[in-house]
Amino acid sequence: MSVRRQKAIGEIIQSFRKILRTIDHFSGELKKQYNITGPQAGTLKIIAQNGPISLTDVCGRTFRHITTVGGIVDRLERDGYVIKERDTQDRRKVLLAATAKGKRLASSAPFAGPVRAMNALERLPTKEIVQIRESLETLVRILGEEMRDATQGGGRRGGTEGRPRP
Amino acid sequence: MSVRRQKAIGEIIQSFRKILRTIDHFSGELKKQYNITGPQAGTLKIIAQNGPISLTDVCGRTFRHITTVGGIVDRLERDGYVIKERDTQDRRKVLLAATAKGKRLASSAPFAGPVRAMNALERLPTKEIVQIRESLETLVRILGEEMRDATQGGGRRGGTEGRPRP
DNA sequence: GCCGAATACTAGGCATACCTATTATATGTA
DNA sequence: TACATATAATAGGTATGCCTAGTATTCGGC
Repeated sequence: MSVRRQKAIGEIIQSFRKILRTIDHFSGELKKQYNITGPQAGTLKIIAQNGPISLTDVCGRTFRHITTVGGIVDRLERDGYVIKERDTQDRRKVLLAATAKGKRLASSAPFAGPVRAMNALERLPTKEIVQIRESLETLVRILGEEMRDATQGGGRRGGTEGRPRP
Repeated sequence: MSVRRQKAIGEIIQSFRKILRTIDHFSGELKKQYNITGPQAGTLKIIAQNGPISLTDVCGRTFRHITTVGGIVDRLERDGYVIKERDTQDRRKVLLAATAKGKRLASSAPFAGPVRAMNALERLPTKEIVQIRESLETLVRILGEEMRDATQGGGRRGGTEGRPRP
């Protein structure tokens, strides 16, 4: 493996870290003006837009563990953006809904890191966007295989790939 | 903005999340066999390879905040992989060195998420690696601008861009 | 040498994130 | 119906990660 190649790969990994941190922890404007974090904003938006929705369903729309989403939702509830209510049909479920305050916040744009990221991506030509997406999908697949190969051996509760899927 | 375009961008962001999680929190083999996390493994390797090294210098090799690295190092010390010692030249500094146990662990490969990620990236043709790297660098730059535009207003202690640079 | 600025690190706090384990409820089957 | 299984959510624990503040030490200018 050439040094050039190795260096390029290292830089790719660093770029990933920087990009995700930037997207996820974008909180300047957001935190100052609304006192809400990026993940909270994204989660609130999902809840506001998808009416009464269960935690598992919210979880299915993010790539986070259900307990992580649970924590985010707890803080949204604590701050008065979301209310919880037991589902009368299936009493295991807790239905989440945005309060008036939450809806107001969810509809006030510009909002959330991913939106900012989209604005940034917007500036790239479509051809490059498609190229990046394809490359990343390849990476996701290959990384997934690599990790699975390395992690094999742990039953990991059932057949799911270790990630929550509703 | 076309729907196709929007969808592609959303998928890119999801890919970022998946990839970084996979890289950073790769811990199957690592955690089971060595009882050490990915970030700890990477940090230990830096310390083991770069002799007595200050926290700031370790920090400069990762893209993490200095307090984050401090925490990781504390746990490495707690678990007997690293020892701290005041620099006699500059008594503000704390020099970090790997213990025998730490060195043993640091040299035992295969090791750490980034290494795994490299293995995965290895499978891609060089042309594609270069392409991805260039695309990501563009993204990093554009995202940085976008965020800076949105976050302007906070003096943010001095002229550094809010990120620790040794 | 003295004093202010800069630097290296530490302390405490909070959010994110994931894991294991547990509880409550629903569902499928004997 | 009874019981095992599956599902939804919660509780508790730990690590990562960043921030603000504070302390100790060094450095630069006077």
